[in-house]
Amino acid sequence: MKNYNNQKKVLLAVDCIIFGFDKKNLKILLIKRDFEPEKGHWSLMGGFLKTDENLDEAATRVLNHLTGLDNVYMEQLRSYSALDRDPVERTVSVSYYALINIEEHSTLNESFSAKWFNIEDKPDLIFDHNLMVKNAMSRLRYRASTKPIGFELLPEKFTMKQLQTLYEAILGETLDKRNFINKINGLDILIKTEEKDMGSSRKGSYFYTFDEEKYKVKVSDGFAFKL
Amino acid sequence: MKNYNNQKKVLLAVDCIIFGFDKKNLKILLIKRDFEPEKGHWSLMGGFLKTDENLDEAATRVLNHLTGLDNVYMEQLRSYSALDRDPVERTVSVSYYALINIEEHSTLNESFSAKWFNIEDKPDLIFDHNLMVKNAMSRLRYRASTKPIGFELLPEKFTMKQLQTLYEAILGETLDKRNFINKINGLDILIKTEEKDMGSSRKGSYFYTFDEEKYKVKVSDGFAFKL
DNA sequence: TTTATAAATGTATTTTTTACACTTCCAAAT
DNA sequence: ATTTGGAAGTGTAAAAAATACATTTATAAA
Repeated sequence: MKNYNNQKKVLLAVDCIIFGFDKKNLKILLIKRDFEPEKGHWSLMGGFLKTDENLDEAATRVLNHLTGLDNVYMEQLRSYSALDRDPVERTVSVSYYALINIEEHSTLNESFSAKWFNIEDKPDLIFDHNLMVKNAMSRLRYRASTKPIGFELLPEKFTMKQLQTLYEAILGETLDKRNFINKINGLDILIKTEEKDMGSSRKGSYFYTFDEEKYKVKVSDGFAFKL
Repeated sequence: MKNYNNQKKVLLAVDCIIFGFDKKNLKILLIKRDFEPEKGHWSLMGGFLKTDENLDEAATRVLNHLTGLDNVYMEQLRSYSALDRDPVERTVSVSYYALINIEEHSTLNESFSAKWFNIEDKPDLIFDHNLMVKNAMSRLRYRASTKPIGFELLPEKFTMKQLQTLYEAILGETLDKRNFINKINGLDILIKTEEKDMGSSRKGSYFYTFDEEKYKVKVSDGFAFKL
């Protein structure tokens, strides 16, 4: 048998839930659809799978096309396959979420009319994209409490306050400052720099960086990140 | 626009990781492939997505075709899309896992030469099916400790010992009997029947059933299953 | 009636999580 | 030079959860 004859093929797309953090709020990057149907409505950035790429590559390409970024943390979520999910044509879509450091992308590709929204102020999205975002949030919450992915959303140097604010935004709950810092310090995977952020207070607060090497060594010794 | 022209379609398949439990071991149901390539090798049960069904329906159909079972617990896992994953033709596959009560399926569809394997004795599988099984195991472990899905693998009535053995098989670790029973009883979602299983000892051990109604009420009151 | 075997049961200890308040530092204002 | 305001930084006691652990009980078979 040279191929699977008589089997029907289907359009396969990827849709990206792009998360960012502006030191205050968890954000999501959306684009304004400029063609019918649903023209003018907000949507996730997406694209079709090409024959010479796998899904990870398609998601990476689509993300790069909008943001210009490479080497972004992405993770596949799941497939959406309701028969009528896309009114134009039967399309199965695989969702991915991306975590990007907002400061890093200089300019968004203008042609998509993209805009960052606070996750709480997200507009209603087309098709099943609202569901995709909801599911992505729940995966992000889980992942953030078992893997040190939060740092993907922060600049290289960050303060404890920023880190706590980020986790509060992801988990959707307020955390006790002392308990949070004690827990983080207990993990022993951050480096305290000499530098201070003088923007937030007279006293200033120390910048930290994530010690990825140390983390990897600890993991290989059986350490499991847990927040 | 009536459809997305110029976009290439792709074959989309589902593959099922079918778990069972025979009161002793966690098992997986595999089929023997009877056509080239890889003829004679073991494989997951799978099938192609049809144009008039979504992925859940495809997975349900495929499972039913092999086992004759309906109303089986299934959960979508993830997509596999490596360009050369299927040597016959480019195919993207979405994996699902199913939890079935082994006693329930009277007869397997003979035409697939299906066989139950202890999960530890699983043979090498075709394509990327080994990876699919590995990922399914890890999802099963997570799910089993946060949702009461273990009962899907057990008969209506089961003993505490059987339940513990099941969880040990899923989690891959031995558990302390008293702590296990205390924890389960603490959840307060089982009904202790009057009946005893006399097969395992002179004394006999009580049968329990899962109180799904009570569980649902508790969940709606904010209760979260956690083992 | 003795014996063998799995079933059933509770508590003390350790670990983890939570709750909670005062002092320090420094720029800006006086 | 001194005061002031505001966020940064820090530790401990109490509560809750997880763990370790050993004896008695019920029954069929010998």
